[in-house]
Amino acid sequence: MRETTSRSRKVGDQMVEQIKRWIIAGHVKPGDRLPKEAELLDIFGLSKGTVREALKSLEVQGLVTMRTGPDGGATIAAVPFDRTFQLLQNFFFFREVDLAQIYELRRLLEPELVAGAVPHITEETLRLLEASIDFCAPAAQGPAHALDQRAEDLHFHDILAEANPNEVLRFMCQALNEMLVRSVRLARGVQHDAAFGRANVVAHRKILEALRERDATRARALMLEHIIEAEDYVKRLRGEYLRSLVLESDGPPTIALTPAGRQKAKTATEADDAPPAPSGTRRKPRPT
Amino acid sequence: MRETTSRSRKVGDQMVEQIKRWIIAGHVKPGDRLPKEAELLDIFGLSKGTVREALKSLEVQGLVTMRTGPDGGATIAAVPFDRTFQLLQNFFFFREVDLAQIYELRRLLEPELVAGAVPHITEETLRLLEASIDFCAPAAQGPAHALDQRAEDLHFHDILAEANPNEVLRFMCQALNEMLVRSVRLARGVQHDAAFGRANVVAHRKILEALRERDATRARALMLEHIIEAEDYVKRLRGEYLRSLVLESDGPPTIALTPAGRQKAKTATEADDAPPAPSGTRRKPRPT
DNA sequence: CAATCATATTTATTATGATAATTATTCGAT
DNA sequence: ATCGAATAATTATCATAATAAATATGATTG
Repeated sequence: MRETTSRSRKVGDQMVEQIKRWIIAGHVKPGDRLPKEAELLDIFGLSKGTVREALKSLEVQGLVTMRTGPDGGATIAAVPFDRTFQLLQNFFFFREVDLAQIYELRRLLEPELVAGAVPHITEETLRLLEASIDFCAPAAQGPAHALDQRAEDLHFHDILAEANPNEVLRFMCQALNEMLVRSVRLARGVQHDAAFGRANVVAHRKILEALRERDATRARALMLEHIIEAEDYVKRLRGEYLRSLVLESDGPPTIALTPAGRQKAKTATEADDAPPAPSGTRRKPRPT
Repeated sequence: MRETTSRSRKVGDQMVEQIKRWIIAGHVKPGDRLPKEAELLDIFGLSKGTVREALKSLEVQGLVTMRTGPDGGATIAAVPFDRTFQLLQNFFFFREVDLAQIYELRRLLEPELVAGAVPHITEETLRLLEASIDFCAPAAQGPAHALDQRAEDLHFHDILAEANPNEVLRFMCQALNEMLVRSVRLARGVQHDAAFGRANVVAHRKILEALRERDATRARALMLEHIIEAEDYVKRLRGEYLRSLVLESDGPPTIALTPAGRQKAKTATEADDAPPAPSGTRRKPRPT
């Protein structure tokens, strides 16, 4: 009886697949808009809740963005990097990832990244790289500034990644950089070595020079040296895991839950833990 | 007035974040169960539809799995590889990725992957690798069998990845392999070179031998050679892009949509295209 | 007593309609 | 012409009920 569409048993998921097929077939491209909610109800013959769930799925996957208001609705989007990174971070959250592993990857990828970027370096790229170095060059004025400089150090590599035409390599390097940026943010209060910053500036300057001369081989060698040096610094500073899910808001938890009251969440200053019902225990049945 | 929780405007997303915080804080771990739907309504003070959307979001992200029936509900899950790969594939769909780019990455990563795996190779691993080679060794009996052998060639590398303790490297290599497997599947009908399969078997045998002797350096060198050789073969065979969103079902489209009828979708044998309302056009309003 | 089928119960999913919130557009006043 | 308020279009949320799925339980039968 239920065999008409045995594929994915949930109708909403089938709708998601169908829309994906539209995208694959080229019927809709980024920037195009899906029919509005009411029309989707008719087209798919599903209820509002189901359609809404399907749209939510597409939104979470980064394939559409939703807007309210007139002319609102679902717009097809090229999946943005941030969204993909978030989902990747979800994956790594449950696995043991440490800085050594990330640097092992960077050691393999970054040299090739810069070498492959050389033919595509523009004057604009060189300007951006120089600006990045300039930001990191002066001695840090306070710990917050030092952290900003560390983040900018990593941004230097992002700029390089942009210049490399290999989309996969680019994504991987940027993802690694983003992981490191977040580990820097999480490391507030950790003592940062001023010598580390200076070493980065020196290394980046050398790399920039090689880029100006369009010397891919030298750029690759310098980058390898740079990563190995940075790896050494970072390993000495701190070796802890970096484990976090990506939240939209980085700030402290804001919602204190009132487990039974059916009243709006309110701001909390001290604790966020509204631990869920311990699995296995039974709560008292609520009255009908 | 709406400033109590100005973070992410949508309350459903706030609920998702809150549950992520539970996970981060260690209040819930994979295998634990979330309170059932009715309880979540009370806990968060939200309506059913909103809670349902939030759970859908978590499900799409791979953080929970949903089950029906008594004792059903949402179970926290370690995000599985397949889910993450799907989302990664969404990202690359909108970007120009070709086989050359993937092989450039493999050339960098696979040698290190096998070298790093050497200390962790068990007898069981060796057995699995040998079985994989044995499957690919005999001459292919028909084109379907040849494709299966190509997929198994890649599985050889997956087995190696399993033995490497670097989770990030592992993920990247497996993702690359999975992309190639899919490109093989998409390439039905393409002429496959029997010599390619034989060369793979030879290379895999050599690598296996180095692994038995726990010779990381030789394994690395052999792998590099192997990837370069494979890259050559593949480049000559076909250079097309591999572009596809990952669908739950790989089969042909099954749902023909009845745009206005508000009747259940039914199986279609010929065509899937129910192109969405061209953006901008107006459909006739449906009767209330 | 064991196995099997029917039935009840719990939960998930779908369905429908109403209300609130959000935003582009339009119109009016300065 | 510019700014701002009213308006209209559309999604977001809420509420409730009906339907379907899954499992445990108990009756029935060999």
